[in-house]
Amino acid sequence: MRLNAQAIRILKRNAGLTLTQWRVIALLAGTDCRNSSDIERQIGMDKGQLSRTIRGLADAGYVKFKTDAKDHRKSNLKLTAKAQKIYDQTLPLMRNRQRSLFAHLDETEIKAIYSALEKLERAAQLSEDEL
Amino acid sequence: MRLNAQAIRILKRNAGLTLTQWRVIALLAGTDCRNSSDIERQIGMDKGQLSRTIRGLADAGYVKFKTDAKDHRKSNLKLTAKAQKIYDQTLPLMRNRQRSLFAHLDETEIKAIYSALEKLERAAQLSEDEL
DNA sequence: AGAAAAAAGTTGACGTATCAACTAATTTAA
DNA sequence: TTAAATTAGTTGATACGTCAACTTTTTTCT
Repeated sequence: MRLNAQAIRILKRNAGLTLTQWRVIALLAGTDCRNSSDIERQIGMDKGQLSRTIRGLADAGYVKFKTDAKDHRKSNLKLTAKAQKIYDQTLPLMRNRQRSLFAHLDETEIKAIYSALEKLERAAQLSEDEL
Repeated sequence: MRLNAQAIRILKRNAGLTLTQWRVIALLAGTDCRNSSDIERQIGMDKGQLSRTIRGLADAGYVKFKTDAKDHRKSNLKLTAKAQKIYDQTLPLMRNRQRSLFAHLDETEIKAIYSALEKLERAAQLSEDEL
C-alpha cells in the first residue's frame, strides 16, 4: 500500500520503527493485550510474523519477555520505558496522519468501504469450496 | 490480502503460476503492452519486481525476449504458445471468481470504494510534504 | 490416569510491495 | 555536436503477508 508511505517514514525518522513494530507496541501500550495470542486475536495478524516482530522488538530493547507462571506456553510481554516513550512521542503524529487521511471521506463512504470489504471477505470465504 | 487466496490457488493448481505472473501474462495477451515499461505504465507495478517476474516467466518458458531493433534499451516480450494456452484455460476461472466476488456488492458500494480509495491516495499524496 | 486434541510460539519458505542505486542506451538542449 | 537529462531495465535490500511444519505445554475426553 502506497497509503502507508508516510506512516512508515514518520516512524523511521522519529523512532526507527517499522509499521508492524509500532502496531505491536501500540497494542501493548493501549489495550489489555499481554502476549502474542492476544495480539493475534485483536488484529488477526499471522502468528509467525508476530513471533518475528516481537523478537525484533525484544532485540532492540522495546519489550521484555517473561514466561507466564501459570501457563508455560505463554510469554507475557512488557514494554520497556524506551518503548513507552517512543510510543508517547509518535502517537500524536500517527493520529494526525489518520485524521488527515480520513478527513476527506464522509461517513457514507467510510461505512460503504467497511461494509463492502466485509462482504468481499465473506464472499471469498464462501467460494473457498469451489476449488 | 486474504481476498487473493482463491485466485492464488486456482493459478497454482491449474497452471503453476503466481498471481503476479498471471497478471503479466494477461497484459501481454489481452492488451497492447509489449515490454516492461508498457506494463509498468498500465498497472503501476514496480519495475524492479516486474523485471524479476518477467525473468521468472522467461525461465519457465512463458515469454521470450527480443531486444528492440530501434531502441536497444527495450526488449520486446512475446508469449509462447504454452503461455497462451494456459491463459486461455485460466481466464474463465479468473473471470468467474471476479464475478462471484463482486456479485455481492451493489453499484453504490463499488463506486464508494473506488472514490474513497482515490481520495485516500490523493490525501496521502498531499500530506507527503508534512514530513 | 492416559490418549488425543488444542493452544502458544518458533521457524522455514515463498510471494508481494517499495525504495534505492546502478548500467546502458536514447533524447534534450546548450 | 557534445554535455546533461531521461528512459529501460537490472539488482540489492528491507518489510510485509500467508502457509505449513514443528515443539512444548495445557486441556479435553473417555
